[in-house]
Amino acid sequence: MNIGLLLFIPSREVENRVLAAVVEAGFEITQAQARVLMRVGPDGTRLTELAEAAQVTKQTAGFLVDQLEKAGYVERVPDPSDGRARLVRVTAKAEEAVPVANAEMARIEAEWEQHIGRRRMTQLREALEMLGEITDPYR
Amino acid sequence: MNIGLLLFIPSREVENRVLAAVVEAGFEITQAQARVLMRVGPDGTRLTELAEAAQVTKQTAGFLVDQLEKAGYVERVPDPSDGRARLVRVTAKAEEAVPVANAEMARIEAEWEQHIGRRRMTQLREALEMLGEITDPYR
DNA sequence: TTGTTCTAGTCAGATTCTCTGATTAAAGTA
DNA sequence: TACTTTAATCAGAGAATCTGACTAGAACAA
Repeated sequence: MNIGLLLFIPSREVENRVLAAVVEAGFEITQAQARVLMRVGPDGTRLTELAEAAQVTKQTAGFLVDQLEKAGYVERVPDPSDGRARLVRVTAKAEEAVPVANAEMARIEAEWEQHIGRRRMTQLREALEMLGEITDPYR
Repeated sequence: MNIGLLLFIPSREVENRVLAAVVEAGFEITQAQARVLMRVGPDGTRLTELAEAAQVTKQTAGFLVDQLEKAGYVERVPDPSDGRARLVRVTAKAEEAVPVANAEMARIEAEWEQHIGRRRMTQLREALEMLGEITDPYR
C-alpha cells in the first residue's frame, strides 16, 4: 500500500471530523478556510506567509482571508514594520472554536490509540514530527 | 502540533511530488483525477464504489471519470452482472504511468528514511496500515 | 406476475476553490 | 534619485465539488 495514500486517509479523517465538530458547534467555516486559519500565528501573520504555509497562491490566500474576515474570524491590521503589509490576526470569535476542535482531535486520538496501542501512537507522532522538519514549508 | 496537520503535510508532499513526476513524464492528469484513478481495481470498479472510496459524490466521480476517459486513461465497459452499472477500467496508457509514480514514491521514501531512520520508517508504515483499517472507507 | 421500492448512473445548475497575469504602493538598494 | 524587489490586490478564467431531480434496471413482496 502506497505511503501517500496511507498518510492521506487518516489525514482526511481528522480534517473531516474536526471540521464537522466545529461546524456542528455553530461555526460556519469551510475546509479551505480552516487550513488557512490554522496557520495564523499568535501575533498575526502576513498574507504572503499564510499563502506559503498553506501552499496556495497569495490570491487564493487573500480570497479565503476575505471570507474569514467577513465572517468575523480574522481581522487585518496594518503591519507597523512595513507599510505595504498587513497582519492577519485571529479574533476572539475564532478562539472560541479552538477548544471544540481540540476536543474532537483528542477523541480521535483516543480512538486511534485504542486501535493501534499507545506505543505505536507515540512512535507515529514522533516519526511525523520529524518528517515535518523536511516537508513543512512553514518551518 | 496537531495530528491532522502532521499527517496532512507529508501526505501532500507525496501527492505533489508524485503528480509532478507523472506530469513531467508526459501524462496529463490532475490531482483530483489521480485520486480517483488510484482507486480503480484490477478488474474494474463501479462508479459508485469509486465515489465511496475517494469520498466524493457520484456526480464528482462521474465528472472526473469522464475526463479520464476522454484522456484515454480509463474505459467504461458494461457490468455483466448488472445492466444498470458499468465498470471503470484502467487502460494500458494509464498502466504506463505506474512505474513513474512508483519510482518517485521510492525516491521520497528513501529521503524520509535517510532523515528519520529505517526503524522509525517501519514503525510509521505499520501504524498507518493499522489506522487504515479504521479510517479507509474502501476496506 | 405485477407493483413498489431500491440502486447505478446521469443531467442541470450553482458554489467554492484555485490559478495566471497585470497592477499599485511601499521598501530596499546602488 | 532611479531601479529593483516585495506585499497585496484586481480581473478573469478554469477546475472540482456539491444539491436536487431524473431515468433505467434490479430486487423484492404480495
